[in-house]
Amino acid sequence: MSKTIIIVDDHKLFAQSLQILVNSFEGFKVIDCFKNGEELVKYIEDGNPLPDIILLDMRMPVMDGMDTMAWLKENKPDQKVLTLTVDQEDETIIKMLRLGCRGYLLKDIEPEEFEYALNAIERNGYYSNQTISDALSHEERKRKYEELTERELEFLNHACSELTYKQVAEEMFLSPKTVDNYRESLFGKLGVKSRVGLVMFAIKEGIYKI
Amino acid sequence: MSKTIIIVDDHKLFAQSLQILVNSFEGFKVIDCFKNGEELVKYIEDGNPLPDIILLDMRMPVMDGMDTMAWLKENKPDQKVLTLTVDQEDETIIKMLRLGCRGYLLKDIEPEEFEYALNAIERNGYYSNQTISDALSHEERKRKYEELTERELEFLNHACSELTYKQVAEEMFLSPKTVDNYRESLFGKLGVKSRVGLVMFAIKEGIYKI
DNA sequence: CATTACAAGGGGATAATTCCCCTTTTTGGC
DNA sequence: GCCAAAAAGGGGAATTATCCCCTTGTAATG
Repeated sequence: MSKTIIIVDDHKLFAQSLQILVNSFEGFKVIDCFKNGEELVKYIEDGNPLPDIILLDMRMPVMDGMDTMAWLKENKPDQKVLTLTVDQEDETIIKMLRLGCRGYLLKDIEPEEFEYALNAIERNGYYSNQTISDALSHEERKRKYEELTERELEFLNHACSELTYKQVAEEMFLSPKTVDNYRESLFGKLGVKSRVGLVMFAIKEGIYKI
Repeated sequence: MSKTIIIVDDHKLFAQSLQILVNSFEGFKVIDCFKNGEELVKYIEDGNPLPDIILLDMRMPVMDGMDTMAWLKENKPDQKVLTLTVDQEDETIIKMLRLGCRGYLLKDIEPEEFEYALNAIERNGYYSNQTISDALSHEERKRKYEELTERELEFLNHACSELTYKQVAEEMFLSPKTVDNYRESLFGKLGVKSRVGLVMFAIKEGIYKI
């Protein structure tokens, strides 16, 4: 028995070619296509059968991907959804994952990868890739970053230089021992274990501008 | 006696408003405007008087800023030229400076800064700013970068991690002492004096990808 | 063959960094 | 005023990083 798929995307051309592609995969069959979230919601509220997987576009008129995902989380929390989109905003990816989406693919992906994703969601319940990992690690870093105090950020900037900690202490009008504490405290908060780790974090988060 | 200026720019609107602006500065007067380098060359070859400063645009049809500057270097090497352009390519800036241009300004500059530049060129013979310094330091780094051996680049990548040099040595199948030599050698070549300096260099030059 | 350049390795010393555990002072609510 | 949290400072020890000066093998080059 084939797994059932519903496509929600306002780009007709894309939706139709996607349907053909999915139907060409062994074990998957598209049972319906909708132009936006509203049509999908109406379909579900009318008591029609849920698909195994919903392929959801982000940018749609009327009810976009985010709104649709929020509605599904509220009303059909177990519904498996694979987001298929053009935009690669870390924030967006994170929000969709929080709303329970099972995977996030950019539309320029290879068909093979797409097929793998569908199978992964069926087998394991979710699909992950580099895009998602990057978004997650960036999110993680950002969370840590937001927990830092003014003085810690100042120290972090000084650490991104060839000054010794003793010299950094002079710059910050602190005792070298206090600077030691900032370092150790940040090692803990940021999950790094060397000055190079601090530098990398600061650059990745844009705390230190190159 | 006012210093004379010639404008070479194919954008009529810009050239004309620039002319009005320059004439409003005390001590400067625009004596001619040309649409491209060819017109300027013809003007000079006809034996017309050279201006104190030429304001030169880069993007022009027929004979662009670079060609014009090359011609001037060959035929009028003492002619003072201030490049006024929209594009901020390090390579372009460097080439223009090598061809003897006395200053390089982006067109979105404030009139005050522009007036300062004209005066600086008259007084000191040249004008420098952040755009130019950035281009020069990037050029400098790139030059250094190109002198590095394969093994040094490999080491540089490892240095951009939280590994100790001892661990780096293991990764590279070298003795810790050899790694010491790579470090010291690079400190000298790159003009840095700490591991953080190495990391910064590697990131700025794209040797280590974040 | 001699020369030069470079990769690889090393001895030994000093300075910087990392680590753990502790005290005092300041500060911001309640 | 009191309490908790954050900022600031510290002792002492182990590990790393930095520095300078030196040797050997090897490959390239004139």
